[in-house]
Amino acid sequence: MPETPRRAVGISANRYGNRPTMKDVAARAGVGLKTVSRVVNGEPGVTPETERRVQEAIDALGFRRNDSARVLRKGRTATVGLVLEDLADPFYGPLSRAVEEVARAHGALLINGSSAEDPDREQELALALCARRVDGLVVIPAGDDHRYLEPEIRAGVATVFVDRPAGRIDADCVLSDNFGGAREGVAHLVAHGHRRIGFIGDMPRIHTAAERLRGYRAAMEDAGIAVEDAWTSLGATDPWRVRRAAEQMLSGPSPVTAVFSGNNRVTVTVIRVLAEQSRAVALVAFDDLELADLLQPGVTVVAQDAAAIGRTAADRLFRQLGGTQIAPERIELPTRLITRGSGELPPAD
Amino acid sequence: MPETPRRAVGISANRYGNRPTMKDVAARAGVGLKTVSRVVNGEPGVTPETERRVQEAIDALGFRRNDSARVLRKGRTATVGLVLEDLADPFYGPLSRAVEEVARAHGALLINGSSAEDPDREQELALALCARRVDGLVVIPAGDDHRYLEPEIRAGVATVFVDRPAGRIDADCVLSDNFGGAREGVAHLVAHGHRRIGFIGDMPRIHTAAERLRGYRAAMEDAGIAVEDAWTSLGATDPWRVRRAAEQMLSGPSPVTAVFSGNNRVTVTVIRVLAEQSRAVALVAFDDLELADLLQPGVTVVAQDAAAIGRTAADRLFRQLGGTQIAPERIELPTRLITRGSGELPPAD
DNA sequence: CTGAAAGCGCTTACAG
DNA sequence: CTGAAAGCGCTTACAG
Repeated sequence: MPETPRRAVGISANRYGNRPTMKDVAARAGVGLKTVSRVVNGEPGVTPETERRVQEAIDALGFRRNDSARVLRKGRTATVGLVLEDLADPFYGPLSRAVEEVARAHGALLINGSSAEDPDREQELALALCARRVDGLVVIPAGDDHRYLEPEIRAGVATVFVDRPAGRIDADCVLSDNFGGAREGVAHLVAHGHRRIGFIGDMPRIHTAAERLRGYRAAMEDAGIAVEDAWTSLGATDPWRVRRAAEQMLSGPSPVTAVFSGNNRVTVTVIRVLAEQSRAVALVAFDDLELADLLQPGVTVVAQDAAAIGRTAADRLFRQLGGTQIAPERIELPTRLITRGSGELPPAD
Repeated sequence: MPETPRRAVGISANRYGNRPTMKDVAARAGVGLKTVSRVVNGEPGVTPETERRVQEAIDALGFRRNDSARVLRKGRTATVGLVLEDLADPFYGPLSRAVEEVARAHGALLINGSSAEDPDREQELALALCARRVDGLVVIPAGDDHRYLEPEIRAGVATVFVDRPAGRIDADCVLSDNFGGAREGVAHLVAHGHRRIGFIGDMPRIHTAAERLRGYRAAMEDAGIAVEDAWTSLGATDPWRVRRAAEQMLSGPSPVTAVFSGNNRVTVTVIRVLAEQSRAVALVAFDDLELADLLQPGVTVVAQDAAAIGRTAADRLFRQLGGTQIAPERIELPTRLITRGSGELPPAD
């Protein structure tokens, strides 16, 4: 009776689809394991002849070093995690790309995850990344309590929060000047003669939404205008909710003559509603949009630089990983008012 | 003389910033390693009392399982890689998010990388992902030779190509019907009376660009129109190049009366150029744009469903990982013509 | 119900 | 210049 074959000859059986290992390469080249390791990692101290034999075995077997074993010994994974809200949102694409580029410059890869604005999912994702021992974590918070990350940070996971500050822990964060940007945008409308100005924003528990609302209120107060309740609306950014909010403040006995839109998703719907109005309504929008200058009128915006935010956060992350102890810092990046027409329309009445 | 302390008491020194391991938990709980493993993984066969003691030790030490060690034994990383062109491009955000969602449903995380349309960088990235032993790889090709992935695929890395087919290897791919979509779009212009129709596309070595040009030519031939050299322009999608191409075909003795734009980046510039023209020029554009319906006229587009493409590719990837042997397949997803005005303008002359 | 031993594929620290 | 042994933090396959 023939023996049952247990494994392919010369290749140790394993779960990576029968991949050759350094051991297989060593056996084939007739050298020790460490010599293979030296060749694979380009370490000195190998004769050209030995190196040639090892390289030949590597090529013949199609060997590729298993970095996940390497990582286990070395302790650093050269991987950073990015927890954001939704990769499909045009704001996060450039941000993510910027983080990726900085990571790449440091030889690291980027694991992306979307929280879908759900605090539980944010936590689940962030901790899953920590379990994979990412070296660092860039988090765009969905929740407002990040104490769950304390043990991880203490254990050495570099962490930077972006777009919104961390909740209940002291950590680096990189933000846009949401308050200042909104204040400037609303002041711009005031300067063009508006007094009844509406504000449509995201859910109030989101830091950026709250800050922008605060900027709106500050600008109104600066102008000595008492804000009526009907002028502000915060909530989900789905088209239905935003449309309803916009239509309400544009109707009634004393409708608003201008709208400040709190973010890019809100803006898209607001523009649609304004296009349906019989009279011209001024608009200044937080976040820039592609094609914003081609609409009629062009959309005046308070622009954030998503790439700069991502770059700044990633730089900060790798500085933490660089080993120098640095105290947590709050870095605020300026916004930029871009006038294109919609924010310079005079009041219709 | 006091002894030099070598390590913190009770915690084994290691490179993960002194993280507790299962061994530490076992020691503290006074149980064996395997019992800790059972509790951590929710395996049965542990008395409630033992479980409590272990859990207490876990909490006290702030233990979190090192998945990267786990992976080394189990053989699957529950990680998939996505190599795309540029995460900042609005086409890839939704695509990436869709891949992420499918991965998440299978308990896997997603590592993203941008090739920046550079074949060398694509290869470097894809192989780096393989070295980390991703279970599967979704690749949007930048290069046209993917034989470098053959050993990886043979070793069991599930692979699906997206948006463009693999070069020189037989592998799954998920594409839009670029040929059919472009042909339909151009036929639409012909149906509205145009005969001198320009085509501005991406670099000819990119599969989608070539296919869309082929669709353009087919539609023109269907209509019995001989295409003049001056009507087609392929190349980089930077604004300067596209502007120049558009202006050239719109000038001279017999300018085009309609333009077919080959992708979203081209379209952005073409719209700007057309807006500057004194006469109306018809436009049909490949790829939808966020505010396309709000421009005047609205932009008629041949839309791809980026999310559906990503979802289809990821489904296919996990089917490969499911173990059933399936022959490589080429899946082509239909495009959708959305008429909004710009494609229905009659010829200006 | 519980745990000691071996091993995943590498690197580290040594010794020759 | 080269390699055997130990170990990274887990899981697997057993044995009690």
